[in-house]
Amino acid sequence: MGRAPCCDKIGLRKGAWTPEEDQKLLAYIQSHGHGSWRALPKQAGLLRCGKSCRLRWTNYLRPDIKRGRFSLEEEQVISHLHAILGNRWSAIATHLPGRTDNEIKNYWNTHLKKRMNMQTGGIRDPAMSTTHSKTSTETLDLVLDSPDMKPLISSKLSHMSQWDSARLEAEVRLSHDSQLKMQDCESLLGRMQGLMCPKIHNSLATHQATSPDCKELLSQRSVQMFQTPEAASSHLLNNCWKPTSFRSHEGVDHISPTSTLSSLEGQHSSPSPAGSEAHTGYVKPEHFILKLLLQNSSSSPISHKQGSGLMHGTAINGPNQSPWQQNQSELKVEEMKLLNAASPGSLGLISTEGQQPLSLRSSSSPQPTSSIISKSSWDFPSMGIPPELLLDFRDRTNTTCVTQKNSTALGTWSELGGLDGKDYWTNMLQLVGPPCNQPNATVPTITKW
DNA sequence: AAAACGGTCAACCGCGTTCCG
DNA sequence: TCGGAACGCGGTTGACCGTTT
Repeated sequence: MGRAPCCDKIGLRKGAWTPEEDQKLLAYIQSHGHGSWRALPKQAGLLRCGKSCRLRWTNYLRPDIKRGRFSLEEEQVISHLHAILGNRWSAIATHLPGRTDNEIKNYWNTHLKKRMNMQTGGIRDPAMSTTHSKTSTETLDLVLDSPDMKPLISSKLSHMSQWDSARLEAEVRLSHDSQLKMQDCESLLGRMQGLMCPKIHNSLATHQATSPDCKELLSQRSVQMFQTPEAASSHLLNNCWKPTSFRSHEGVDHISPTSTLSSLEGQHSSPSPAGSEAHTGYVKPEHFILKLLLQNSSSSPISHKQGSGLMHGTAINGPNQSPWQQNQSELKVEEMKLLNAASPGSLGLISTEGQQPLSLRSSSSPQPTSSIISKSSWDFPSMGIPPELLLDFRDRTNTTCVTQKNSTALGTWSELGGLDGKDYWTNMLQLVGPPCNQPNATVPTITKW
């Protein structure tokens, strides 16, 4: 667990770098490359630890570092990506050529975070309101004042932390910029939600949930047909999907650490949709979807470090989950419940009429070899969604997606300027997918649905 | 004039992950 | 397979500077 700081060695300098040190480091790397950072200081004649040299190089001396103020475009990228990725500064930095993670982190903490808090908290910065140039803040005002956005941000944020408010605002921005239509989001979310269900089932069953409510959920989930999302939501809320209804195998109630929906305010106790309206501002289906996609399109496991902002771990892991992952899966289940509780009716559900009850698969059992999804809408494999997840769905050709009846139909995908919205999602995945400095990396693509 | 305060940002610290012998 | 070294990341610190009181 950790180790002694490398700079504790006697005789090594700390603190600000002098021009002479910079020159030595620069000259050495330019002629030799950095190779091993640990060996570099000695070879370059520097009384610094390798770590300090690496930081100085990557954050300051590197020739491709971009200096100066962040542009509006860069601000927007940071805002968008932060809404999706959270404090994963290095990941964000890969999409801003010339900017370091440290620089972006500092900029967020000293500029953007503060600004967003002021906006979402209804407190206008006088300095901002007096400027006549169209700043990003003014642009944001237009977004926030638009008829489409007002319902989403309507004064229901008091329960959120400032941090979450900043996130909400970023998400509002993103959804506005994208012109993504709620109806389509919901339809899509319905698909993803349905995709998750088997694994939720598995997760619950794996941990032998003892709650009668959960047992009921397990018994009904695989056979019940919900005619309407309202009926489904009502059923879930009235029966099982309440924060206290799920306990881990340790007997501890779990609330997702990454969810911004607090279970402490009683909003989940009401089964009526009206009881959750206050949270529609936060539950942005497209972002939830995107977070799911992020989890599954990543070629490497998502960092387990705290504060990533993503929903950690994955509930749709393969069977070889570590205890930590299992715990995270439970948290994911909780997150799904909270989403449903917070926004009943807005989440579509996949009907399961005529399907066989779900069964658990162990790592040793042979994997079904059924064909791929015949009515494939998403190119799941290319997005890195594991085959074992798809298998749960492949047999279910009879699935239908029901969406929120009263959703606001504002248009169709074809009206969005992209083929079935493909461009939007492809762009988003490009943003959050392989970094731009890896030209050979494969970017997940989205096919029609 | 000077102390207090607040903002900025380079650098550090500690921890987790990856690499490699 | 294991353990140590190296690397990378995100949070935090502290020096510096401008503004306010």
